[in-house]
Amino acid sequence: MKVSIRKIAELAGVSKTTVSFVLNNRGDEKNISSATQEKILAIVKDHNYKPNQLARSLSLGKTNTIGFVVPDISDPFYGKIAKHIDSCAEERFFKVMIANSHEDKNKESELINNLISRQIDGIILASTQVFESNKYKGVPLVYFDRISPNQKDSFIDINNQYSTEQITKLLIKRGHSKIGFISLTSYLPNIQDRITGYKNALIDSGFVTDENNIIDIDYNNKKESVVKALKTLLCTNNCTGIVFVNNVLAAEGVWALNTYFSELIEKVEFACFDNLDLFDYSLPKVTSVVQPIEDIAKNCLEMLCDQIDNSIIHKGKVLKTTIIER
Amino acid sequence: MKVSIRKIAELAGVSKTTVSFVLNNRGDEKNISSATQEKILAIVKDHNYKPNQLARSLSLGKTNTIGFVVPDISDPFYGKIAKHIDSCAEERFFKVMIANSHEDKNKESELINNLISRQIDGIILASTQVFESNKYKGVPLVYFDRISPNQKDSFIDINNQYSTEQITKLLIKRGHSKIGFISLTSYLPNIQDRITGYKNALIDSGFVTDENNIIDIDYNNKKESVVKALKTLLCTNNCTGIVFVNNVLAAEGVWALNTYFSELIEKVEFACFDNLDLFDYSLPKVTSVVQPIEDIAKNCLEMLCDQIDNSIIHKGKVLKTTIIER
DNA sequence: TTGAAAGCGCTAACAC
DNA sequence: GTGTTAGCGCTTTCAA
Repeated sequence: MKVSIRKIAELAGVSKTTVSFVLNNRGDEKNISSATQEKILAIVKDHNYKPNQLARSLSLGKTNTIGFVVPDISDPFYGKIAKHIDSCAEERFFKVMIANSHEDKNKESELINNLISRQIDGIILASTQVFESNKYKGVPLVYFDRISPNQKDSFIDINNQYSTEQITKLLIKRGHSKIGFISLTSYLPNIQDRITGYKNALIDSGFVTDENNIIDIDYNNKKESVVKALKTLLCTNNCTGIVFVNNVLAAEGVWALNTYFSELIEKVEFACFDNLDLFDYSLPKVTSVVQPIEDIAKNCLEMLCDQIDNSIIHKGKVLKTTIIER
Repeated sequence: MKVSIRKIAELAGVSKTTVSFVLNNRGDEKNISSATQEKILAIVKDHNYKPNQLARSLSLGKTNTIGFVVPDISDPFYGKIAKHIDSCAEERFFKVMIANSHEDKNKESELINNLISRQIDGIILASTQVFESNKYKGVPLVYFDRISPNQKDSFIDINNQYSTEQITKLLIKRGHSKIGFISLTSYLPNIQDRITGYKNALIDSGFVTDENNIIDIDYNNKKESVVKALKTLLCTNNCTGIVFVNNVLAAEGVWALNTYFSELIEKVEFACFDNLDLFDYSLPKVTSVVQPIEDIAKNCLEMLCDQIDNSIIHKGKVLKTTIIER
């Protein structure tokens, strides 16, 4: 039923070769008469013929497709990165295949192997398994967001530690001397770096760090867990500034403060990693770190293309965040 | 460099056929000795051999891949649908290729043609061009979210009109007699249906509809535009209830009210289409319509698979929303 | 200017 | 039980 290049060739009374040349814009280069070219193109259009990319890729050994593997595509952060990767890829005539690991290490391997067996040209990966070295030797690969502490392969990172240090210092500058940190039970290096940044800010400013002021949240039970943490930090430990390890927890914090500790709203200030529009019109004030999403996407793709096209393997690059002070 | 099935066959001292059968779990069926099977599998593992899916698909005429085309993958709504589609697809051994049309009609066609030329087995589409009939005859296709009013192909929809009618009536029940509608300049049928729902609610309750109470927002200038609309509706037209055509505009409304009309917060109530977590802890109260995201995803995939596997083309299905009253 | 033919890696009907 | 071979649809070298 479906038309193939052979059929087009037959109809045009030429060989497959000729059709192939014309279709790949090499007609002139190959000195194919414009009459023949036009005839072929007309027939192609007439039959709405679309070359089979599978066959083409098989023959060329190139799919012009890259894989984009993330823990959760419904997370707006990854969604936005995906969107920009897609835009950048388009300019370079690449298609993007997005794969969702659902934060599952085994699923991630499976997905990557699948992408590889589909002959994708490269991979951009936010990995769930940051402590394993690259198991996929031979495939161009760029890591982002979840970077192993001693990453040996290409990556695009941001300075988690420094940024968190900055927002903590902003709270200090505003007069807060007791500052708590609401964190996650997580092995992820970016989370660990944020904790370090918080601590460094305190130490740098001549305060002592107190482990009682750092509370891990049970992510499966965020809401209650944040309320409890705030109660400890604000009521028992007398903190007036709170740094949250991410925006989701900070949003919970805003809710908890309004719901259970509204008498403290004027006294307390928040800071957190990653912004949310909601912070524009919420009390208490939430100062936040903004990741350069577009830049991250752009750099990932550039680095990957350098590997694919020129076999140049850059080491890694750390991008700058910005801070919205509120 | 890369190992192929031929190489495996050579190493095992058998033919490609035998290897192929073993790899596709048809070894027993084909009565291949377990000794041979084990030997082959060992070599495969040893060389970390992964069959080239391109060649496989070319040969089989099936890619086990479906395309998922949306206007904006960074929109959490589409992100969540994508995630669930992906989960459902996995159970059926399908991979999903996500494509972003960036709300561009031409780009959308291009993407779909590309997917087709990559021989994907079917497409799930939220289209930017709802008024054109299916141009992609022959390819299994299911529409969602953006449905043409006289859609002839498979689709999964929700009842935009009825849901909006319900939330409007909730505001009426709470004692609001003057209710405004903040909408979008959009040709999209789902938007038009929401407007109709709002009007029906008023008429049903014995009120007259007043076109002055329906204001279109300039989406490129949301913030200011919403402030202006609220000013007209609340201050000039004396509305106390406002229905927003979607959650993004409602969020802007919450911000605007808090920022410019805070004296009205106690008197005014909002309702909108699509929920946001923020509405849990914002004032004024925002009653919202929740789309059954998981169900939408599940139904899209089931319908598509029925087309792919059994050539059964269901017409369309309208799913039920729920309402969060606040 | 154009075409024949080999090859990309895999499947499967058919033969032995 | 296993192998031969044609074929999936395209690219590209080499020959004419």
